[in-house]
Order: sequence, then C-alpha cells, then structure tokens
Amino acid sequence: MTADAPLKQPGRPSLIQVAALSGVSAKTASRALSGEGYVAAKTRQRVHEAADQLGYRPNGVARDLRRGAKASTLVGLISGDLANPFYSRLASGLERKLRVNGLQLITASTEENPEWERQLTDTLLERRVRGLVIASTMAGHDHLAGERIHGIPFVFVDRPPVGLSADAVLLDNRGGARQAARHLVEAGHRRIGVIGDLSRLFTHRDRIGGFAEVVETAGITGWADYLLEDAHDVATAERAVRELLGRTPAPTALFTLNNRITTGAVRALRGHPSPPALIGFDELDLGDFLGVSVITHDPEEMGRWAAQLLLDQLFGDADEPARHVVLPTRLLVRDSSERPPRDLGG
Amino acid sequence: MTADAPLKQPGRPSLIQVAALSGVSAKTASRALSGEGYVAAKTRQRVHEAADQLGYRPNGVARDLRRGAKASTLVGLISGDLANPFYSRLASGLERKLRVNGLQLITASTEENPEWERQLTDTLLERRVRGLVIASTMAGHDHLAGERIHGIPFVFVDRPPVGLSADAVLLDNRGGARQAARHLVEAGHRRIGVIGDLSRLFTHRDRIGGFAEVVETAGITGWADYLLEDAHDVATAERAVRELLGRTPAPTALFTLNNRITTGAVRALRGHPSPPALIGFDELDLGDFLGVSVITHDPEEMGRWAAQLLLDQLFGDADEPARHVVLPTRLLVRDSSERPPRDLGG
DNA sequence: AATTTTTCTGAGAGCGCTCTCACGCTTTTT
DNA sequence: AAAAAGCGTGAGAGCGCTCTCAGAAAAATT
Repeated sequence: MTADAPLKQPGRPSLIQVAALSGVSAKTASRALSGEGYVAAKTRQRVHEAADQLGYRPNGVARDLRRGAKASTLVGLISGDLANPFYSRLASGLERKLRVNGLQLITASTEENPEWERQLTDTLLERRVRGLVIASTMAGHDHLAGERIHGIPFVFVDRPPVGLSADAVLLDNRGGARQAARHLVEAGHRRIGVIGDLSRLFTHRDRIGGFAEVVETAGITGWADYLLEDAHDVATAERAVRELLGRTPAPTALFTLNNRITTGAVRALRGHPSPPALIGFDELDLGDFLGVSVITHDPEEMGRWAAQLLLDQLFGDADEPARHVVLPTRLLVRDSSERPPRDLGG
Repeated sequence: MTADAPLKQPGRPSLIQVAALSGVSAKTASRALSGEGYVAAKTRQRVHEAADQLGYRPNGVARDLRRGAKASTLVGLISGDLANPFYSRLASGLERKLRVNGLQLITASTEENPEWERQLTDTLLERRVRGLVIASTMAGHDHLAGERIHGIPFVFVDRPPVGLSADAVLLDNRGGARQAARHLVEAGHRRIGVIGDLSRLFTHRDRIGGFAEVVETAGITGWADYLLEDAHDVATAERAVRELLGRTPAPTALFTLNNRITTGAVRALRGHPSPPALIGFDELDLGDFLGVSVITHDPEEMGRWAAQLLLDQLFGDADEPARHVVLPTRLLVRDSSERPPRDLGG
C-alpha cells in the first residue's frame, strides 16, 4: 500500500466550467465569487447558482500561486509535543492573537525529532505559509538563513535560534532556576536532586546553569552528583526520582526541570514516608490541588508575543533588526517545598 | 494594522533563475533537484550549487498546482480543542500512523466554534490537503457533501457526520455511560448527579442517553433533576458540582461526562467531609494518583483507525461505501466510586 | 446634445512548476 | 555494418486562478 496505487480522480469542477455554465468569462466568474469589483446582481446570482450546481470549490493552490505568498492566511506553528500543556497553551495564545488579525493557525508536531522538524519546516515553507513559529529541537538553523530576507517571516519560541539572527520569545530560564534554587537553599537544603530533560535542549542547559550559580555561590559542592538528565517522559522521570531517593545520603529536596518531570516526581513521591521537598519548573495541571510548588510563567503570553513579533514582521518595517523578548518567571510556593531538610544519612 | 500594509517582497529565486545560473533548461534543473529521471552527475552538481548559492527553495504551491492534489503529503486534523489530552492523544496516534505512510499531519483548532470550523475546513480543502480528519462541532455537514466524490477524502472522529454519509471513528458513548450508570446503581445510588458538556454535542447526548436507559430500567425517576449541562470548562463544572451538592437532598453520586468536567468535580470535592461517589468519562492525567474511577478508552487507537480509514480511501477502492468504526470503552474502578450512598437529606 | 463618470464584462498573460514529446548522443545488440 | 536500446537534455504546454488592460454600456454631469 504505497503512494502509487490506482486512485481515481473524477476531477473537480474549475472556475472555467462554472463560467461556461453561467455563460460569462472566467474573470467575471472570479469576480462574482470573490465579491471583488463590479458585477451585476443577476450575473452574480447566475454564477453562484452554477457554482452550487457543480459543487465548485475554489482552488486555493492556484489562487496562492497567482497572488503570491502574501495572500495566504495560514501561519504555521511547529512544536515538539502538542500533548504538553505548555505548548497547547502557547498555541492557544498565539492562535487568538492571530485570529483577530485575520490569520489562521495550523500546528505540526515534531516529537522532538530534528529530522521531522526539518521535513515539516520545509513542507510548510514550500507551501508558502504566511509565517512560521518554531519551537525548535534542532541544534542549528543555518538552513533557515535565507528565509527572513526572502520573505517568509518566522519567530522562534521557547528555544532560541542558533547560528542565525531571528526574532524570538524566550523564558527567563536562568532566572527561574535561580529562584527555585535560592528558595531551597535558604530553607537549608544542601543535597538537591535535579532531574532534567534532554540535555541538548537550550532551555534545559540554561535552567541547570541558573541552579548551578546559586548553589555554588552557597558553597555547595558535588551538586552535580545529584543531577540526572535526559528524563524526557513521565515514566523515565519517575524512575530517576526513585533512583535518587534510594541513594545514601538521599537528597533532601528535588528540583524538576519541567512539567512532565514534575509529574513523574509526584508519582514517585506518592506514599513516601518522608518525602523530600519538591519544586518544579512549569505550572502543573492540578498543581494547586496537589500542593506542588512551582516556577510558573505564562505560556499564553508567550504565544501572544510570538504573534506580535510575527505581525510586526508582516506589516511593519522589514529592515528592523531581530528582536528577542524574554518573559519573566514567578516562584509559587505551595506545600511541597516547605518540607524541611531532614538528614537521613551520612 | 491590516492586511494591506506596504510589505516588500524581494522576490525569491525561481527554478528558472537556478537553471539560468547553471546553464541548463528549467526542466533539467527540475530533474536535478527532484532526483527524478536521467541527469548527468556533473550537471546535477552544478544545479545544486546554483540552488544553494541563490538560496533557492522550491515553490510547493506551484508544484502542487501542476501535479494536482494527489501529490500533497499533508493531512489536516480539525479538532475542537488541542489542549484537551483526548485530542492530543488522538492526534498523536493519527500522526504516527500517517507518518509511516509518508504523510504529514497538520492540526487546527476550532475552539468548538462552528464558524471557525467552517473557515478552517474551507481553507484546508481549498489548499488541497491530501485528506481531512474532523472532530466536528457543527450541527450539519451538508457543505462537505461534494468532497468525497470530488476527491479529498475525509474521516469524522469522535463525532459522527450529520446529513452526510462518510467514514467515521466513534466511541461507544452509550455503552460507556451504561457501564458507569450500572456501576453506581448496583452500589445502591438512587440520586446521581450528572454534569455534561455542551448539550448540542452528539457524544454528550449519547452519554446521557445511555445513562438514562439504565436508571430508568432501575426504576429511578426524576433523575433529570440532577442533570446539569453546558459545563464546557473546568471552572463551570466546579461550580455546577457545588450547586448540586448544596441541594437537599444532595446526590450521593456524580457522573461527569468528560475529562474536563471530572477535573472540575475533583476540585469541588476537595476537602469535602463526606464526598459523593464519583465516576468520570475519559481517563484523567493523574487519574490513578487521584483514585478517580473512570470510563476509559484509547484515543490513540481512535487516531490510528482514522488514519487507516483515510489510507483506505486514498489507496483503496474509491467506490466503497462509508464505514463506521465504534471503539469500546472500559470501566476502571478506583476509590472514588466505592463510596457508599449515605442519605443526608429528605 | 455632448461630455464625463460610473458600472459591467472579457481577452490574454503569467504565477512557478512538471508533464509530454521530441531530438541527439552514446553504448549495446543483431 | 546496421539497428536497437539506453542516456541526457530542452522546447512548449498547461495546472486554475487572478491580474492588467481595455472596451462597451449605462448613468450622471456639463
């Protein structure tokens, strides 16, 4: 079952056929259907009837080709994982702001696979979407270098462009991690387990960097022994946390570097007699309910900003230099981080 | 800031220019870049170098126009709310199955707004995607009547087509609701609060229907007094549950008709001295953790089936009649539904 | 009555690509 | 030696639409 099977295509009616049936020229039919220019009322009606009768649907591909990319109303969002509430909220903010400006959002998921990301960006760029918003999982973006000049604007979100100057909306990952670390250190924790996502991701490295700053300033050495990386899904994170808690001495606190990992940690800590303190990056769906302290931020706002930058590129001065927007994070203290450090081991 | 601002388009290089730069005809350049047909090795290289130098990117719109819709690799998914884990899991199953068949998935969200759904389907159909998967929020689908014959295949998911014969993948909503109702009734509950989504949604009506069957057979009258509808988001659901619990007599059990509503109920029940039994439709993110009984099913499987039906339409016999696939549900009993009915009132 | 202006329509070109058809060159087969 | 087959390339058409340009008919102005 491959792409060459015999598929029959009865052929859709074209504008020409609608025009023929209603006894006018193609251009007049076009005018009647698009509502542009002068068309006599009864001509318009005749054309519409013919179109309905034939089941005509305009060919947007041909229209786009003729009009050029600037006519398209589609904006693409490429993200790693749509199931992640962070991205779906970002998409939601983005979509709303685009919609009020007459643009439609379509999204595609790469599942953090650079090869698929490349294929998807290529497909969308070749299809001449109006603009592209990318949460990239790739190490470099040289292949996009020509795009900005050549017309299709794009904006990076969550993760910055590498080897390329382009608009971006980022989070203050470093600052957020510092807030979390400071909170734990000030509560007296010295052994803090850190569970991170894919180590190649920029956000991840920045968060570890912020954490490291604070703990090293506090004179804590050997913190890296309690660092586990590449826990990309909930199950892996859960296992990583169990592993950390089984050590001697065990960490008295945990810092989980994104929402999925936090979820895994919550699972691992369930029913634990003396759970370590816990603080996670990203808000959690039932975070308040579960009493989990988090470094929170506003994904919708990130989406809105991405839309704004895109709109500026579309309708503003094309010669503007690339802009970076950095959004703040906020420490939200709930129960989970208030557990004092109890020294169990050595 | 509208769509007519002065936007400068330096113009992207076309195949013609690549051909000119490398001293060959357009057709040869096309062959060299697409890797099809015979091209001398050094000609191919020359063309590729010229393309790189100019920053050439093929115009997929023109290619699609020339080749016809059958060349496209894009399949669209239109759903009500991508942030809902049900849809994102569905999208995930769909995407994977499409990908191994060389197709790419793009998704668009309607936020349950029929007008936007219409716009998005139109846009995607006009852009000649290869196929369309729709979780429709519309009351009728006459406007799609011509599509199946005219070429672009589509599959309905979660919600059936109305006024139209088309492939669909549905859930056994009625059966699932019966399971839930039976479970509660057999535990002795007589006053069961039911909180539902938008009453116009097919899934919703079917679930209420299944519930009604069971309770009426059990001789329970007046159940509709405890039915609250149109709780489309978590907050509304939470309020609805509080309202129900404040009544005299209060319901001894709750049946929440989808995951968002269940989440709202969990919130409302937090810290309640004697919470009613609870069972929800759809699995919950931390359902096992929270101990919430649910009617569960497999959204990924639904996505895979949708892909299968689409592929069959694309590569199989075009004259096949429309098919409907109904997927089973399963009762998953956890703590929340084991609370016995205690009579508080009347 | 002659003019300008407004309303309505159509012929023809062309967006950028790939397809059909054709021609020449080289290598292999009869 | 000729014919047949395999390679490598290009001219020209056309996918379905909208644009430019232009012309005719109707309405409004002098």
